Amino acid sequence: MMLSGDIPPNQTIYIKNLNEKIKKEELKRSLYALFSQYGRILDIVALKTAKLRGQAWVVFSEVTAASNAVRQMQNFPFYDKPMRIQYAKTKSDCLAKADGTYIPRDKKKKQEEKADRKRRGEEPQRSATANGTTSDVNGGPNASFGKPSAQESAAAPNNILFIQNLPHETTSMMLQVLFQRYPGFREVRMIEAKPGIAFVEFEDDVQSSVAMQALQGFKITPQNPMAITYAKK
DNA sequence: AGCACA
Repeated sequence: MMLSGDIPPNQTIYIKNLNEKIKKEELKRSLYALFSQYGRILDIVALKTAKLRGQAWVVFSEVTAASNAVRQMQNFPFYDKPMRIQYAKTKSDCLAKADGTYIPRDKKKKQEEKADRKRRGEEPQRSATANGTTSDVNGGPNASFGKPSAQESAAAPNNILFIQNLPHETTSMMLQVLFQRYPGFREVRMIEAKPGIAFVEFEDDVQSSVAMQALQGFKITPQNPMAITYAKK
């Protein structure tokens, strides 16, 4: 059964019904945070033009990651709007570039690359671009553990988690998006005067522990593995 | 609703 609107599986997912008020950079960061749990993200494309606002493309390194994302994040409430997710209709440029199959489209006519005449053995030159992958590296589903810095793991379990090493631009919405999938999630609290940290509350300390294990070391950006400990009582 | 690659 092909519920995804009859579009065949693709490494790239197409998301629509996104909140158009969110600035492009924040949107990309949040999408990255949200979707990197399904696998390695190679690129995210979002434009704010009249035609393209409210939509985004997330390029995964594996089709299976895209499939899981399409299924599991379907209708996920994101900035107060349910995401509508499909497979992308075409192959992303960043993948074609990695392939060596990338053919630059001419700026004039946007849509005349249907003509794939087999004119002799005219292969695209797989030269410089073949290695031009910009694969940002996140850890994937169970990312590398960046162990908490100074004070260690020996804090008593608590239903409240203490998150450190967040990028300063992190918003509580971004964290909510990450943590709310874990049972018992209550709320995220951030302190304006203290960027880079947050508190995330669960109903009990078993549930908070599950979330901590799952998201320990999670990278919102490649430079920012989350350091999660129990909050002090 | 809207499928791009600034």
